[in-house]
Amino acid sequence: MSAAEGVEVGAADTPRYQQVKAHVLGLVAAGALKPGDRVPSEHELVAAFGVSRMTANRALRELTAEGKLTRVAGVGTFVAAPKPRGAMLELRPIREEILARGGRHSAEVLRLAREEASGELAAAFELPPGTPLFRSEVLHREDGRPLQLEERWVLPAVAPAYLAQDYTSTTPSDYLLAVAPVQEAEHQVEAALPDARLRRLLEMGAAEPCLLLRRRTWVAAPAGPRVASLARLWYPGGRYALGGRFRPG
Amino acid sequence: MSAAEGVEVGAADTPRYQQVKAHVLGLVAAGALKPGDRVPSEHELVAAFGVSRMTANRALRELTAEGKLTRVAGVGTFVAAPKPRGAMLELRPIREEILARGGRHSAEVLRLAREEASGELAAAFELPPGTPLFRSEVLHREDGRPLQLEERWVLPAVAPAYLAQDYTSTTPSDYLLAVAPVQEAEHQVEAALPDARLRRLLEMGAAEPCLLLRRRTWVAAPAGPRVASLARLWYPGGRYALGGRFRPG
DNA sequence: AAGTGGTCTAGACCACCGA
DNA sequence: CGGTGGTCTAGACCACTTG
Repeated sequence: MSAAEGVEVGAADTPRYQQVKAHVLGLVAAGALKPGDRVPSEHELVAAFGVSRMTANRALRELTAEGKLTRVAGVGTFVAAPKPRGAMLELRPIREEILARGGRHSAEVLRLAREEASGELAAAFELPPGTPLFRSEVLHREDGRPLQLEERWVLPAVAPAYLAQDYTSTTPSDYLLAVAPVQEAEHQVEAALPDARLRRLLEMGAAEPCLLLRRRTWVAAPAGPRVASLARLWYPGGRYALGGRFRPG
Repeated sequence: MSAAEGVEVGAADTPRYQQVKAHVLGLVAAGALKPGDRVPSEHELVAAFGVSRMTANRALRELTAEGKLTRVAGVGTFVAAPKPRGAMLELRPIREEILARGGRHSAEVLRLAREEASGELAAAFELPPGTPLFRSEVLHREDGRPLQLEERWVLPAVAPAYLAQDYTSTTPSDYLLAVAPVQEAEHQVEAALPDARLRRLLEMGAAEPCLLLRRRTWVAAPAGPRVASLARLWYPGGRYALGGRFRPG
């Protein structure tokens, strides 16, 4: 029956549609099929594996949903062209990142207050100047060494109890994520020179630059998405690099 | 039959499984179901919509694959909890980015040669020192102003004709993407001070820091993934910020 | 025991494409 | 016309959880 028997890894109890998926992926990985090539039709897979057409269809449909194949009704199924996506950088929350590499995270709350949005801040929040905002300033340390100064402004409506939290045991990010699911986020990374206070807080050398990550997040609201929080995350440039690995396809 | 008739938008010829998906999503969007709540079982959807179980199953299975539901065999299907993913930063190729904002891209090839991998470089490529590599150095300008210095090393095996390309009309990234699909990529962003030559090339001010993006990419190979290219992308810190927007969920 | 999801079948009808 | 994918059905067997 199965033209592929003896080639596939012993199936045992893996679902048939998974076996079919693995077979097709194998053809591509082995170089037998290149982008643009036609892959076996549902009918051919039915004959080769002794499965029903629904099963072959599910295999090819899922591979298509995963972006690995493209299908054209009436024509056939083809190996998808690798997409030239923009590369992605994944940013992990500071606390999680420190703990992941076995470090000890500690935080010092430098400020926790209400303030009125002034010009630039109000513009970033898309609100009229003078609107009250919560503001926090927390210094994060890894094994005692300063690693990030987190300046943050939060819209009171989305986290009314923001100022009442203990940010030495949780982080502002974690708290916000818990109370208000983020709908959208905007990031910006730049290099900047620290002022005297920042250099002292981060225990930086004289001519050392900072990495500055700005972040705005939006939450859902009746009248459309609304800026919920704005953060400026300062890192010592010589001691830190934002990193990430990304697997295309 | 359909308990939902008159509530759903006129179906006409939209597939039944799509109608079922839309119905369930509608329950969540309308607030009738919250994260953790149980959604109608396949059996209930069969009764309500007059579809076969396979169709109801497909609807719920796809919503689960999309991360909107979670299923537990023997128990039920539930509205998924919003996941606290790490934030992502999407990086666009420099040329594409410039063109996207209506700028004019130009490039100057400063170096295009073969060289032998020395210690640090060899380590990054996971190859013995002395292995020959291709090296390019290209200065990218937006409307005549330097925006990025691209230093790049390439494994000759993955792009034998690398040195023969004209990088004023295409970019090294574009060429590499075309000849060797990237399997994996690693990024690192840091802030650094430029040396005299770099400051001159990027036309930077005296105490201005640089944003440095390091990137390594892997391609598939018979003996497993192998480092194909290493790049160091230098940006003037005062004039540039890596940016990105990210939509969770 | 009853309900759930996980999988599978052997048919079926349709629209579309290409020779 | 035959081949392709897109969809759908009415059953089925199974493993699992819950009462």
